[in-house]
Amino acid sequence: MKLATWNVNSIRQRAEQVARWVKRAAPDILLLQELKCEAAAFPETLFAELGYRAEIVGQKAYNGVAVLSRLPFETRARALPGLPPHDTQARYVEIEAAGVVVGGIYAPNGNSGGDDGFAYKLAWLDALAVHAAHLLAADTPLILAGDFNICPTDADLAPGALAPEDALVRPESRAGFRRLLWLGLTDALRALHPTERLFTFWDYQASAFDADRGLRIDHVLLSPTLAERLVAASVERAERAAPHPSDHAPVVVTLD
DNA sequence: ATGCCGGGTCCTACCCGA
Repeated sequence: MKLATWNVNSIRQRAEQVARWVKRAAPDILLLQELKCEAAAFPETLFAELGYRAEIVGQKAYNGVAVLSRLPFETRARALPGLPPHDTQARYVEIEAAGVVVGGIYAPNGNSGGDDGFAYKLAWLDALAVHAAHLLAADTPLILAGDFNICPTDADLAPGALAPEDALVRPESRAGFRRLLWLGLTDALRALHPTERLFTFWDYQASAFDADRGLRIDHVLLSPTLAERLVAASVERAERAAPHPSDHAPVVVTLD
């Protein structure tokens, strides 16, 4: 199984690039984040023509996640279980394909909205950990992948790229990420590239990409039996170098 | 340390991203 995740920063702006990449890379499953549109505006037929069925959790202007799969799948959830019902932010979609539960993640950034905004980020991560714990307790083969908006360690950002009080590196955010690892999930990129300088996001400003001043905030987490099958994990930097790119590059994982 | 970039929308000044 080849699985990829990509924060596209507007699927309407990125449709042609994503379709070209899908054609070339041929992932079995592609998780998308920051669609920035409602489901009706998602370019569904473009991907149907390439053999992919979509599950779209859209939202006007902000957020928005989707799964594209060329494997048959069933949808299990269109919101993160455990969040209050009045929370309508489109940040989670969960499917089951080939016996594997796949959760597509767009975790809150946590820098806007002051204390409430950061508290929302932590509450969201807490709900994610509780949900993951339930699935893992039942030995469910599980992949949680997407934009977690967390640099797990100081090795996961260019020196000085963020202030110490930034929500992406705050100790509470990093503890939220470690909690997922303590549940038994494996960070696929770091498992195969323990010391490499690896980023998945580069700011549009100040030539951040050319200077390789990036962040590693997009992650693929694998449950134990799937981690045993991990054979490759990479960042598709060429997509960040393309004309009019997203500020994120795809992360791709291959399981035997 | 930042909103210089780039997306969105109440169409245009402002919000949000990381």
